[in-house]
Amino acid sequence: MSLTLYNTLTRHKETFEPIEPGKVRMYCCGVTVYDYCHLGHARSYIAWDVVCRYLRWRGYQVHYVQNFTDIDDKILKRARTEGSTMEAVSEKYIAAYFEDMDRLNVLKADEYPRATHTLNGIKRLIHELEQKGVAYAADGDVYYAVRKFPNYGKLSGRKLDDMEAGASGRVENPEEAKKKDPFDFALWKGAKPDEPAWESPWGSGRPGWHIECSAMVREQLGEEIDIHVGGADLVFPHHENEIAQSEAVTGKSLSRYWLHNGMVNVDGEKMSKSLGNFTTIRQLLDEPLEILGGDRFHPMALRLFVLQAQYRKPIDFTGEAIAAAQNSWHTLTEGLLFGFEYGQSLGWSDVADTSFGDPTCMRIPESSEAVRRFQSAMDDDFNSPGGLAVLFELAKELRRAGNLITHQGQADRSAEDLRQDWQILVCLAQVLGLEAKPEPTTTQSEGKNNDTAIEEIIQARQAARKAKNFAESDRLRDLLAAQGIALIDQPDGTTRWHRG
RNA sequence: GGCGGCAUGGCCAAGUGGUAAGGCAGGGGCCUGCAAAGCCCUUAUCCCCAGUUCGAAUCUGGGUGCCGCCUCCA
Repeated sequence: MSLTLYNTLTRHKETFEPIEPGKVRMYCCGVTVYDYCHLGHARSYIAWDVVCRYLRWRGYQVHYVQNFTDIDDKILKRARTEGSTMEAVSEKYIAAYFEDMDRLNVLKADEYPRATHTLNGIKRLIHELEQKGVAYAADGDVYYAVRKFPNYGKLSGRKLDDMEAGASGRVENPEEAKKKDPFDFALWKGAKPDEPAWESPWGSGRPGWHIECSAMVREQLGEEIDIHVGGADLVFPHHENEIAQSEAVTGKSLSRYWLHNGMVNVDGEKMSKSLGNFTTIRQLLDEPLEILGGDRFHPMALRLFVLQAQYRKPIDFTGEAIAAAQNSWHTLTEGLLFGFEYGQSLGWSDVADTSFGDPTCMRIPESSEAVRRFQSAMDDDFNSPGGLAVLFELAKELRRAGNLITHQGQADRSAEDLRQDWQILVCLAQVLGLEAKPEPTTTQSEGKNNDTAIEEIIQARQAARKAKNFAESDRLRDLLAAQGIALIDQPDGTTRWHRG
């Protein structure tokens, strides 16, 4: 079976074949660090995290690079309003980015290059573009001449002439006046007063936005990479421009596959900074929510919410969706914690090991139906909803078995079967970055002391039931329920109980 | 106006030629003094029209609706 993925470049699903067998070079356009990340960012980076995890699970050696844009007008604006510096603003939001992504269990990329650390590469690239005759200097700025690059538009599928005809409401400003063509874009911007600037052959200034990615890809991964990813809103002009910059210099294809994630919508409209309809990740996770009865939204539930849609489709962010995801996560959690909850009573031999429950130490049968179905879904352009269906089936079956153990004393399947299902669930969930940690167990001693008292109450209740004094019986049930003790009357007349 | 994408049950979402996965949310029943758990049953001719085919949610043509990009944007 082979992995297929939808390539924006060709608008088709294609079989994945890396340039170098077994190895994947992957680049992701990261954030411009001038504010906290919102759900759109969360969606994007969770999606690519899963792509990365899945490729590794499939045996590829992945080199994953994601940048930070730390030179930008919006950062400067922020610095001004905060009486701070561009550097300080960047550092603050880079740290915040990592905090947020850690909570969402997004793995670290291998490298995080920054524009401010890539100035030499950027200047070298601009110089080479000038030599190739596709860039021109204009009064301190340097622009890319899009008409000089015959393939311009190949990614986004647009033609310059068509766009020009329909371009609406283009505001005239001094920068526009310097351009030979309205679609030319800045590679280098001449310094303005009170702005950070770097020396260059074209005078003091700073790089344009698109050029940094071309330079960083080249520095970190080389002239040709396997997969380039980012939000669908980056297709044009950002990725189109990246292709123009890189390919004009190298003459090689920048990336074999271009993957783009769908947008997060609110009330059917794209969530974005400019529309002001965004919710930040930390806002969503930190605030008690009415729709959840005052509970907080679990970070893994957010992850689940994202993965319940295929990465290319838009997702609608609604209260109902939050509640559904939270409930779904609860179901999945019960399955994921099964081993911790019941492994001991099932007589599993390794429950006391420190590595117990660690998916990296588990061996699961690749030929099993569940693994096969999971892989076949994910092989189809990372169809995570299909993969999740497998996880839910396993989780629900384990929950059923767990309930039987709690309520009837034993499950109807062998300890070995259950062990295997649990391990498959934990491992596959890990591929999607979904993890449940067991709660720290309530102190054993505290529990033990109460046990005899509880038993006595149960005895009293038994007596009441025998005497058909159900009012008293129910009173005692409620009494214990108030302490978190649940009673289960068995068909044979005995009563089991458990906490929680 | 140009380019692209999407349209499956109350909500979300798989399924790309053989008579509709999964999740969430509901309903009914069995069992139980009550309860818990378990078990059983239960909600779709897949936007509309026409066509291809023995057979289509799945292919073709047309229509309608929604969304994204064309300006910073994940």
